Amino acid sequence: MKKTAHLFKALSEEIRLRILALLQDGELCVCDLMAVLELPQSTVSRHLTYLRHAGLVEGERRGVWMYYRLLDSGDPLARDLLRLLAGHLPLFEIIRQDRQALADYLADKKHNRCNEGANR
Amino acid sequence: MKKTAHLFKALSEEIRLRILALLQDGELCVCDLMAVLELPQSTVSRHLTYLRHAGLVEGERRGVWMYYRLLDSGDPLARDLLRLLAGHLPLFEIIRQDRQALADYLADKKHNRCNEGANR
DNA sequence: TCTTTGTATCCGCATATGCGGATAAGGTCA
DNA sequence: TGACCTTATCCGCATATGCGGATACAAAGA
Repeated sequence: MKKTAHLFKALSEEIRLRILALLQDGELCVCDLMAVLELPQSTVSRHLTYLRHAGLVEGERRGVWMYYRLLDSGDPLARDLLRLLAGHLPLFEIIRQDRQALADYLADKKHNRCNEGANR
Repeated sequence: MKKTAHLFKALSEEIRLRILALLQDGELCVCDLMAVLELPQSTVSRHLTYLRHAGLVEGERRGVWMYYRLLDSGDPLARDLLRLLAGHLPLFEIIRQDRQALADYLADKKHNRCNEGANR
């Protein structure tokens, strides 16, 4: 029960909802999120840790990078919530803007310092 | 978007989840909830106000009493969340205990000081 | 009007959480 | 190993939220 309350608390911050929305398009590493959300690294990392503890995302280290993705194998409530958010979040203007910013960022190879496909 | 975050914050406290579960069986007044949850009046009232501001419940005054019920006509996300909770909350032991306590309380007419059917 | 009952709000205090710079830790490559 | 990059955690501070007794407000009846 406390776990459930904690799950909702994880969803009760706008930044975390924006992160979840960005991850709906696929996994991202911390520096991708830093670039798109224009937030300091410690802030992004902290929120990702929060989401991970709530069972909403999982992280995988690949080389120097930590890739985060939505965790569909969580408990049933978490899974239902992620499904619900997938339907509702895209209706918000700021979410659409974030997705556009992500698309622009990914399209510009100069920025891809932390994507395995670039400069290395 | 901030409204959405606020909605989740309203669901991020165990007591508020318990209140919502009790209201799934029908409307209740503040003193009913005080009795079942064994919490002081100011605490119950404060949480109900929180839930009302989040658009999850509505209150109606009938005489001296304020009856609260789930608000199904809220925004789509709130409605979906209430539906989700209706399926998940009954799985928790404490919710079942609360519902039993409510049933006991309602069955005992001596306690019905704040129900219109009793002593008046 | 006065009293009683039920509810909402106020108050001071305690705790939880967020922030972002600073620092530590993990990983890669030369 | 040492330099460098990415990420996690620490730190002090600010704000948000919860608590529950005390008080104010609202409604009904004498």
